[in-house]
Amino acid sequence: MFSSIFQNSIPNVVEGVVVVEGKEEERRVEDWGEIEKMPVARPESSDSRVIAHIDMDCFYVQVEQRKQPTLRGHPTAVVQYNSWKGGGLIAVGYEARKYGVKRSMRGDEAKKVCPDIQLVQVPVARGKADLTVYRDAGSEVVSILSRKGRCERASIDEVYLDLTEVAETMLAENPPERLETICEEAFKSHVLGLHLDGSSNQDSVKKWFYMSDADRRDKLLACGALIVAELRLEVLKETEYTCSAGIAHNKMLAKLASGMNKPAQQTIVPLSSVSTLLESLPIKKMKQLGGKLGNSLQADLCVDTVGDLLQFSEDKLQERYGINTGTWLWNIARGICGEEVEGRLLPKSHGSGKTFPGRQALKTISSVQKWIYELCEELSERLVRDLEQNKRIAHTLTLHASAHKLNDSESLKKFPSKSCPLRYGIAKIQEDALNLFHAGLREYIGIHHAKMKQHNEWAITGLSVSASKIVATPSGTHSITKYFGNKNQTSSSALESNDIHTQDAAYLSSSGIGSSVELHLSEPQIANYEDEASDKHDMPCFNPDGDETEVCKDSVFTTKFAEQDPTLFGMKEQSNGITEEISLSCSGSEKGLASKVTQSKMDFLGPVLKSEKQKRKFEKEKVTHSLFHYGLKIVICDISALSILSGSISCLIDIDHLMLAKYVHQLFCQGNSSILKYFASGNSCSFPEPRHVKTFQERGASSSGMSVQGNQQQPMSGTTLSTCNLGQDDLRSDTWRSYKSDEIDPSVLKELPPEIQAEVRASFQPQKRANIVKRGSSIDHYFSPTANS
DNA sequence: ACGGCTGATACT
DNA sequence: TAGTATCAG
Repeated sequence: MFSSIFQNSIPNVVEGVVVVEGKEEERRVEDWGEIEKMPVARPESSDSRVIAHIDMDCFYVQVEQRKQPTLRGHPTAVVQYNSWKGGGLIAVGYEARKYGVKRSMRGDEAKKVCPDIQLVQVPVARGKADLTVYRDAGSEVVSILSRKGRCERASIDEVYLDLTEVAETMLAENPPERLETICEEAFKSHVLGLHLDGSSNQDSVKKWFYMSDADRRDKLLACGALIVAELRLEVLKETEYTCSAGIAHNKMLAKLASGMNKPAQQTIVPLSSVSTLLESLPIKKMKQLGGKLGNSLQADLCVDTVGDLLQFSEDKLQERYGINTGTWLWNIARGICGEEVEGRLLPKSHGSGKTFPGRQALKTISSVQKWIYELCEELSERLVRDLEQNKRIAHTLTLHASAHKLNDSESLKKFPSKSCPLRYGIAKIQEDALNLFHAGLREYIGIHHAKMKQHNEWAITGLSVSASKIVATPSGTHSITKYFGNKNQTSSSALESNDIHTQDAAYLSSSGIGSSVELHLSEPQIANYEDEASDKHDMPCFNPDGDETEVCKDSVFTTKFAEQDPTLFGMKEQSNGITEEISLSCSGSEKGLASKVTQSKMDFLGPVLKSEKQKRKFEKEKVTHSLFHYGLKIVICDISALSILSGSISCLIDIDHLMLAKYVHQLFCQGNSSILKYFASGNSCSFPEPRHVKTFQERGASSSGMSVQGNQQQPMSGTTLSTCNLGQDDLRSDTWRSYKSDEIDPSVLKELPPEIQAEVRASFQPQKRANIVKRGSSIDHYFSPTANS
């Protein structure tokens, strides 16, 4: 048996990993082609990390018990009120578990098993469960746990921590004696594989902690455990919540361990315990193997425990489950998991949904509309909160529905999901979501029987709206501009710093309005994409296929999304505090001008647009969008794109508009909330024709760095993409000289949309503005880079 | 077709 | 890409 190999000498050890030559498995198994989403293997970053997984104990119950302390100590469960059999349990306290109460029992059943049980309802808002209180409670916890190490919010009540560095530091500085209580808590840890030779459990643990001749990796884990114990105590003290934790060398093992001793305990997984732990572990207990993949392993390969997996060679597993999943499985069997702790404290999407099971299924458009509106209201509320609290903006709205066919046709066709650019404001979200539903419905009924439409032979059994592609907007000290200006800057942005790169990429290439072409000029990410060498992404901002999506083919959507309907600038939105669109743009309505610019831009982009296809796509864009239709995105993300164009194609943009754009950008970067809200929309409006066209140089805007070739930054891959870095380079050297507020022609201000106009004007007397982040106390401050000038 | 609701991720 | 699926709790 393989276990004997483990016990003694270890052939090959890589980060908690024992590499063993597996036996070839001869049995034939059917092909594997069903599962779409499969786990993927990642390379290991460090050879002995310290990873913790922290899991709140029956979280919703704890939240309710804190709200209502008389519940403490009593058997308690949280139910989602359904008025059907007492509602469904979604969390069960430990006292109640003793009576055999289980999740996903009905309230009535629970009462039967445990008559004393206290059933607490999930809050209801707009006719549906509202999890806000739990989300907020989760955030409280995250804010504490993120004090140490890199922190990833894995779900509403789970967190991963990468404590490698902290633990190493502690080890190096020889564990300064911590508070007694912490040590005590730490000594309550469970250490897997620890022999209790005679002495009591806690004594053994203590001994293990103090073992001086231990493996360095064990010592690191011990440090990690101390830190986690401390954190858990802090969480308890500050939130009254208890949690359990696992401490191990990777995510998988940490997660496994955190569930082993609950509640309010922690479990350590020393390297030496791994093989024994996994050997007998039922395969379905492993994360990712609880579903179809796990079933297949059992049914097709007779693998019941993780240990059973060891006998299969990597090739064999790859052959059956594909390259990625194959090696992932092979690694898992050996306790290897290279997955990184992400460093993300906020969710990547928000959603609001409801099911309408059985009889409740929605059969009329008006009932569907009603519910979509309710869901959108909640979603919008959460988006606004996210914007205000975290300065993040979501860019995609998606509607999911599930439907039931009443009449005939076994065909259980899926109701298609649809998405579109997200515009802020309740009414807009509602309108767009409803349109998405109609688009989906047409497709749904259209394909099978056109007749169904008349007879309304569908019923909606589930609806949900969600917002995704959420990107952090720049904050005062850490603007995107600065980020581009100095990529090595250690990121200090409040929450999302390490994501900003990729998120910007997504943001910039989001299918908004406005030309995306300019953005390439300053997008360093392009080189990254290039490195990744994904054919499909060789030009992220262009859809290489050049075809419109289904939605866009629909005339309704084309008009709705391709251009802003000025009448939508309505009162409703304003009363909501969310106004739409601004984009500083210079609208080149003159065709001649536009085409001249286009030509120059083509020259400019020549090396960038690699394929003919892309060039055609570019031409197409040129026709559909007026060339100088700059979306707000540019203003937000990269004013330098404008500067480059104007530098190389002088005479296109007058300097006053440029300065104004830059100024607004600065306000944005400062976190001015009114400006932020404008930016929350992909719509656009235009400046009128430039009044007086001047060349850029004329006003001495740039003495250097405007040249097309001046790229001193080494590109990721020194290929045709080097020009892409131009904008960045330009920006880094801060081509913009510093402007004084009085240099901005006040008359240009009038061309801004009224709302933002007021805001910008007001900011000219910043001392009177409470709305602006303190640092930028004067406009001069914005425009004088600390570096030079 | 009652385990509801929410979120992440991989693949195409 | 947008859309589909799977998984988890």
